[in-house]
Amino acid sequence: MSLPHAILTALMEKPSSGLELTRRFDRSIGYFWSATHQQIYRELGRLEEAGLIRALPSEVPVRGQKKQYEVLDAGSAELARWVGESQDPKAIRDPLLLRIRAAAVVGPHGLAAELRRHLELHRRQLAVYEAIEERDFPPGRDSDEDRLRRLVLHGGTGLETFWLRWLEEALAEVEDMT
Amino acid sequence: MSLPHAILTALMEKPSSGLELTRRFDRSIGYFWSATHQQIYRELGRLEEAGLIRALPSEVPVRGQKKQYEVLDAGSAELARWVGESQDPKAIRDPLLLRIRAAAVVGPHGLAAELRRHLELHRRQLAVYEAIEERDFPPGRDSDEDRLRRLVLHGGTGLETFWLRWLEEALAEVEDMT
DNA sequence: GGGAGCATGTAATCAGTTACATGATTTT
DNA sequence: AAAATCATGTAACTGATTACATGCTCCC
Repeated sequence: MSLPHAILTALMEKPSSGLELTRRFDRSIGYFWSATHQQIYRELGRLEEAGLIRALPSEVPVRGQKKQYEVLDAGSAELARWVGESQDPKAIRDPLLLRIRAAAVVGPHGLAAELRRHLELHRRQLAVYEAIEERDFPPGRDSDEDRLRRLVLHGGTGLETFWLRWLEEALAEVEDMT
Repeated sequence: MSLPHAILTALMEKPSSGLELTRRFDRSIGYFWSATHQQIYRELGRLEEAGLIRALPSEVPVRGQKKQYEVLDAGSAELARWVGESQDPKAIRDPLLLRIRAAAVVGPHGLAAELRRHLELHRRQLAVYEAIEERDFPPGRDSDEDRLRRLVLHGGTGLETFWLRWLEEALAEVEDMT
């Protein structure tokens, strides 16, 4: 149940409408927890129902009109509770690793090209994270909030870096076979 | 659509019944693509329906009786096709990273303990992978199949190692705040 | 023959995805 | 006023998870 908490976090950072949230997910929180606008609208409805957020009353809540949401105290409390909750890490679930394993039984035909493609995609994603780091976290004194956000970003760069190294190794192995 | 291919791979490695597959998923393929027995039975039904696998006719197919499945040529061909298919890597989707981000807005209360717990879990998982490596891939001349399977395992150890390092960094940051 | 556990399966629910619908606003 | 696009939403479907049901085998 991470999506509601992702939305609460985004709304605490800045009250927003559904579409604004969708945009922000696309370029920020979504790097670690993606969501489509349909998911977001549905979840906003549930969160409002549950009394964790409310629509700002300023605007008329008609279809096609912007509706701004803000987090209520109950929502903020729920988020704080969730931060310290005990949740086991999810097991790895990666189709590419699975495909390598399949390649071990049916042969690695077509795999090298796919590995090269992934390599390029991960290079790009790493560049995206590094650009954000440079833009949002210039060297200097950080607040606690900034240190935590930088830590998240550093998780992203670390993961991409890992995949780059592993893909290079994998490509070398596969090219050596064919 | 990875589960059917995970099952095809497992069945090509060794024809099995539903429960045997479940067991093997728990200690081998499942490290990279987990599945419950309900998923597996349902998928076996679909794969048989689609003509990619068949139940070995030796046993009577009654409820409560073992039913062994084997992969047909169509299944093997489908698996080979899938290996070279173009599939974008999934975006990162990690609740822990999300929680750190939430901690930046509501405070890191309870987070340090959770990070320590995750550290311990990842240490254990890494130990599991290393034990498998030692048992199944002793140093020496490897066949192509072994090299590919070792590569998959190396993905697992690499990921766990990454998380260990990142968690240590995260813990140092969080402990420095409280 | 009664209970433990093995083996296969059904049903309900839920999160996520894809396709589509509709009202409002802006642009030409 | 027509077209584009912004903004919110509904509906249908798929994959994964949880809970439960049922038949078989083995062992005391």
